Amino acid sequence: MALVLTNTLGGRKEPFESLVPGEVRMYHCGPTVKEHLNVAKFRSYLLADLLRRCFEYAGCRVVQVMNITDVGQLNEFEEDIVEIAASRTGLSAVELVEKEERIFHADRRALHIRDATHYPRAREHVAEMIAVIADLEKRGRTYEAAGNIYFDIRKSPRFGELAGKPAEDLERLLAGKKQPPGKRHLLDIDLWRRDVLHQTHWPSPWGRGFPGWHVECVAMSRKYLEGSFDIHTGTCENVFPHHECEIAQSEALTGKPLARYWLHTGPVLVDGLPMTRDNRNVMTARQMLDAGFRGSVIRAALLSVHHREVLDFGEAAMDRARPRVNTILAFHEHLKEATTGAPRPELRRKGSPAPWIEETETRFRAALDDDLDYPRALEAVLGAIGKLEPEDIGDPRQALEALERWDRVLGILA
RNA sequence: GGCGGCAUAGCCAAGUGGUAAGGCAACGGUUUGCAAAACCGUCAUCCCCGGUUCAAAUCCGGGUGCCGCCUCCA
Repeated sequence: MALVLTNTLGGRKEPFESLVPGEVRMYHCGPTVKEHLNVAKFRSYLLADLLRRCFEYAGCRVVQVMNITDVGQLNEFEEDIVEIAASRTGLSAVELVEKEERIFHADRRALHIRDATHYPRAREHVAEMIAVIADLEKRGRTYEAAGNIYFDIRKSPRFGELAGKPAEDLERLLAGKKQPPGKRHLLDIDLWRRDVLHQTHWPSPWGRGFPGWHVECVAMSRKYLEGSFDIHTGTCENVFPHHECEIAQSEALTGKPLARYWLHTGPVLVDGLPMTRDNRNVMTARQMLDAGFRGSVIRAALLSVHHREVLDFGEAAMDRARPRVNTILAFHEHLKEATTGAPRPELRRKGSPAPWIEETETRFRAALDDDLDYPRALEAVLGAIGKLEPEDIGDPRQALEALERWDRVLGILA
């Protein structure tokens, strides 16, 4: 495997090499289960799934951790975002996150996203988060102000490296923003918020309250991946502040790089417009499934351009993806029919695969090795099927085997 | 303002130094009782200007346009 990946940290393509030979360990930013997840989020989960499938295709062992955020966070008005969402539905915060977590798993299975190794829930890891904060405190990286605990960003000189922005730039941009009383520096990170007014709070050495925005992923990757791993993924919107803050905290803890490679999915538009609440064009996977679109078609549409590029999603994207999926399904059906019943004697002996299979395999692997180019890999298979004359198929069992092997990465059949 | 991405026909799009895939649409034709379908055919000096090279959509520099991010999102 000669895989090359574009690393957001540095912005270049780099040859991939895992920390432990033959094993790849990854952390994926997962859903906040307060509402149905939009397709941009699913795009990043599909990137995680694609990585996993590619590594397994290459024979590597894979460990995947995807967090489930089910702890209330505060918005700029000091309101708990989970509680706000819950209040609109008449459910309690806990009932809401349990329901939405079930929906998340159902939807991701519909898109043929395989089960990660671990789906840690933030709510069940508050003790680990408190341990992280205590550790940071012991190392002199925190301070207290008005009862809250903050991470002191000035002791992290590399802050801003992932986003490619010097810390001074970030500061300047935030200059106008309202700050909680006592917070020393604009970029300082919330670690523990003392608060008993909201539905969810826990006891801690700093009083009852709840953990800050970014400490959750730090604690969970530390627990399941021992603080240093191969690949961290998310959407482009996670780069700053979330991933930047994760790096600062984790590296303050271990002195080692948190992840060697950072991969992010590009922005999603809907019919040419940014998918935002203001544009009223947010599309969720649930909506699409309810509207009768097949999961495999939604999957193909979300993977129809390279993961770093802008994706223009919408009906047109679905219309383009549908015939591609159908081509794969129809060819698969055709091969299954050709291989059922008594094996024909002339096919019993396995020779070397038909030339088209080897050619396609080569193009398929080259595409994936080149920064996980799923569209090109799919095109290699579709192009081969399209040009194939019946007499060139060769042993249909070998063709079936090849198609199902490619689909272990493509995920259209399963 | 800072940082990043993209630019190939009416639309979608392949292309990773060697005379520009494919699909949709359109147009012409064959077939057809009409229509549809099917089949055949037609349809691009690759955003602009410079540079490197025997050779550039492809590499380099500059420009233009569009898009994204910059504390609701984890």
